[in-house]
Amino acid sequence: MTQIDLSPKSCANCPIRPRAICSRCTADELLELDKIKYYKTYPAGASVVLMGDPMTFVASVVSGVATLSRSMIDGRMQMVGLLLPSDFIGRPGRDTASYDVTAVSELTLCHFHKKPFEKVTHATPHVQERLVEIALDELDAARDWMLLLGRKTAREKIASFLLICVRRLGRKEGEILQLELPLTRDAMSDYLGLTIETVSRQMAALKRDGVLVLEGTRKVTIPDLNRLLDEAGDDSDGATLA
Amino acid sequence: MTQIDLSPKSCANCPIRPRAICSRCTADELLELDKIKYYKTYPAGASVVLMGDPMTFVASVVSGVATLSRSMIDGRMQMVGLLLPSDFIGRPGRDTASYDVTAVSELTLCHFHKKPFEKVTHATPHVQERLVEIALDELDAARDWMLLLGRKTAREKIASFLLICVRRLGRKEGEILQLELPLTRDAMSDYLGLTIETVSRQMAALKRDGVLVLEGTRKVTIPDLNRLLDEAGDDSDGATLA
DNA sequence: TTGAGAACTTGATCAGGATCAAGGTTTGCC
DNA sequence: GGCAAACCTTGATCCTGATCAAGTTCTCAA
Repeated sequence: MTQIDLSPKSCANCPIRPRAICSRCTADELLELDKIKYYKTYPAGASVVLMGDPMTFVASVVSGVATLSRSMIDGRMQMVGLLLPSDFIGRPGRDTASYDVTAVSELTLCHFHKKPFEKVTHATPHVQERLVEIALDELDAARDWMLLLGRKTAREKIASFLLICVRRLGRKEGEILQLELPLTRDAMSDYLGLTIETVSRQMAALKRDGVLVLEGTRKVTIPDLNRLLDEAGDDSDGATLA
Repeated sequence: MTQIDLSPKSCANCPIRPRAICSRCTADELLELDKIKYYKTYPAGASVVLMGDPMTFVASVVSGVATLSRSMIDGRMQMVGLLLPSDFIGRPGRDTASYDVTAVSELTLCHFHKKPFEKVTHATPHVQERLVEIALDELDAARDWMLLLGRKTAREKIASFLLICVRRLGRKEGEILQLELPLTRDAMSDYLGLTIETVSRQMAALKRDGVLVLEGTRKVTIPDLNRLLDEAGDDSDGATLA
């Protein structure tokens, strides 16, 4: 809830992902966006919005992890998206949420009131273009996930998830990759369309087979990325690691 | 491949879905789009584009049915979208296809060369806005499908699919709903993340239980929409039937 | 009208993952 | 340091949907 650094530079975390667009924003535009933004922090487990709620803001993740999920009346649920720092939350042009957004760890968002935000973006075609691009990126990710949910085995699902985490969160320590899983086993099962028991068993199996090394329950080391790529079944070119 | 009706009105099937935008397009804009469009017909089973192909056009479906799909090297595949008349194909701002597009029945598309199309849309903010909207609609649909693929039973999947077909293709004949299924059992299985045998068995079960009446293999009658809604598990407000 | 191929159905069996049920570890708070 | 709650693992069993294997029904062209 603290207001920090209102200079144009701070737009590094504006809802339009940093590099791609801020390079094309004029100083005036950045200032305009800065005027209408505010930061807000949610504790782990907090609900950011519920499906059907009016959406009065758009936002980008500054730090922490959030999830998007849909659920059925009987309680079954499916995570439909994972939000990591720099990711965008919101639906320009829409006014109700169509999924639940939940903070998984402590979460800080950079909010923008929707109305003024839309007034700004309205006037700037390159921001509109960027919004199309963001939506198409998410669409691609969603469709990849459909392949995973519909056709992959439990082991492949776990491997694919690890691959995503490696791409976004992995650090190279010498020759090997390390990362901290952003989700509990329970949240992983919601994301992968599995049960927590299956997640646990498959993690154990991958460990047994030397695909990964576990330290505690969240710290993972990947000794051989190609091995993991194989296990994931397909998943395009994971070779392009950040 | 036949050129038809170049008057502004013919934009009824321009890649921007009819009602929502054409009402806001000026006659000049429509004419501009008309100049760069051409029609093309594909036989049933034909491939429109393959994943990875350069995408030199955008298009909208004039008649017929097409599918979007992704597949794994070992042949497993998952349909990630169903394209019916008025649906949009293409990725403004992207230049390679990220799924296969296949004609399921004889298919006629209204194509626009991408470069000139982008030149036109570039200059018109309301078209850009409409593109964001289209992308968000597809994203919502994709995420609904993720819930289906990850958490629904075979029977619920079939019921959900029928519901979608009813919404887009159903005709009310007196008090009951009729429709012609746009897909073979085989394509349905690809869409629902099932096998063809399971699709066949669950269709038989729904028929046995009086949820639907089959005439031949593609003609379906739904005697009670609420019954179908229940079977689909959740699926928001299917009450809003066209 | 007939025949071939595609599309669909039905049955028997199998297996991957769900479910049920303990028990073990971490984490954080007093 | 001790305790409770959350988180995770492991085992036994079950069940849904996959797989394998015939058949049957459409469709359409000769």
